[in-house]
Amino acid sequence: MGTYTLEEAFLENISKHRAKISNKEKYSLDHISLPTLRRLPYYYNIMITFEKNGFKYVSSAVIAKQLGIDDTQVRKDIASTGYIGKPKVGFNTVEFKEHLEDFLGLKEKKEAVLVGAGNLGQALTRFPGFANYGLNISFIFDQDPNKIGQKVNNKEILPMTSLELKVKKKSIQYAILTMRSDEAQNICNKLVSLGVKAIWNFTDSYLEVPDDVFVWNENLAASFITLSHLVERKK
Amino acid sequence: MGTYTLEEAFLENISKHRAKISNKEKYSLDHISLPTLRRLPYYYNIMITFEKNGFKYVSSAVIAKQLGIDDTQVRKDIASTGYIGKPKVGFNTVEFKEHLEDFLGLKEKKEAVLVGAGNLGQALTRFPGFANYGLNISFIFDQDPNKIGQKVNNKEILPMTSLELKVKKKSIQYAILTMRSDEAQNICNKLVSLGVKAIWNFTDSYLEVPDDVFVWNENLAASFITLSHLVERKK
DNA sequence: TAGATTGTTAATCGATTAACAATC
DNA sequence: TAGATTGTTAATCGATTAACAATC
Repeated sequence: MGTYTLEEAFLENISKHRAKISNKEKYSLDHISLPTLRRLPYYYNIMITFEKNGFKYVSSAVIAKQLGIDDTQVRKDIASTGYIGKPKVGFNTVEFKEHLEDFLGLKEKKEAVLVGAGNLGQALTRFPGFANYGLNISFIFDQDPNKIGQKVNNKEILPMTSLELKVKKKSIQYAILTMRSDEAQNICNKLVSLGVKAIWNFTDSYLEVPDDVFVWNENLAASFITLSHLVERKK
Repeated sequence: MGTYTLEEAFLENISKHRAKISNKEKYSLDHISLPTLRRLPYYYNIMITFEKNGFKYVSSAVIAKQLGIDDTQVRKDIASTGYIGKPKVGFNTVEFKEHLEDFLGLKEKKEAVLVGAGNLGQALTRFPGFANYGLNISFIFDQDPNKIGQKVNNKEILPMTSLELKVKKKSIQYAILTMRSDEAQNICNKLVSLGVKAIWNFTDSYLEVPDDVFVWNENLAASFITLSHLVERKK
């Protein structure tokens, strides 16, 4: 009994409504499944590649072979975005590409703040691919006084004290967390209180957020563990 | 084969595990799944946290609440690693932590090469968390002559021409790809021919590999697209 | 013991794959 | 048209959740 109540008390202090590991529950309102959604960027890349190589149409069988999945899966995925192919011909590369840009919102600008200007944070700030998908890291924050004022990709590293002003002023919805794990929940709370709706979490901390906020966990160490386990056990 | 090489791997994992724990319940490792495997690192973190805070046992209900999943799920996951809890008490934090270290191979050293010493590659090379899980990035390669000889985290950036020698000499099994996407398949082929068995792919290229090679796709742009789509659609 | 918690079978839910009709 | 390919329903597979017996 003692152990149980202590555990519960401890838990209450650090967590109430944890984000789901799979993120599944949050997405259940959408008619598109998470596995499908995660495949869509790959379809997008394939359309670009085939278009570049002069193909006007691509069949579900060809896409399926590229990705090592079933061709029925491909047709269902595409149908779930609302795009319609041409029987006997396939899917129009340019049309479907543009449809995906629209469906995924790739052409809409997304302003984000990044907290934690360490190695990973700086690398993400400089990552060239994000701009293609509308992501703009507008402000970078760090709590280390020695870093304040330094520039990363032409953006000045700001002190945490200016977080509130910047996020509110620009009504920023996206935050990228690359700071130390033990500070993650506090910063997350602050960001949520300022109106942030999406947290891309690179720390290995589990974050408590309200139901209307999304957390996407990008736990690199956990990914490596999964990969290495598979390899080691196969030997 | 790409992502699906991971799933296919389970079939072979099963026989390996079965031999190791054949004296235990049949139920244990026959049903280990990718979703379960991906949750295990989180259980590991929770065990560490609770141990640090003086708890000798944790119940599946507490773990489940932490992660926002069902407590039956937790018990099934734990059973699938072969660890056995104590009815009426819970799971021993230290024991289960050590069991996971063993099961996941966290204490085994894994030597890796990293190809592409750009911002992301350098950040990963300096990432402090990996060492905790046995990952050591032994060599860094880049094809830019201006980068050759520079040091990242005390490791010299080597030319691509020395890839063969280094990988073969140390029988390196792991490769981390952070170079430009359009070179990824070529480098991948080269690495596979040199004996690499695991590819941690940070490019947005979809890689074809033989059945005995694992590819783990860490496509950050695709992850962001997924996240942003969910946020935009929820508005 | 009584009661809390694990371990396990059964039921449900959801994603993938198979089959085939619809289409041009 | 004939044949290729899409769109969609049905079947299968697998993961999650519910229920409850086993345990200490």
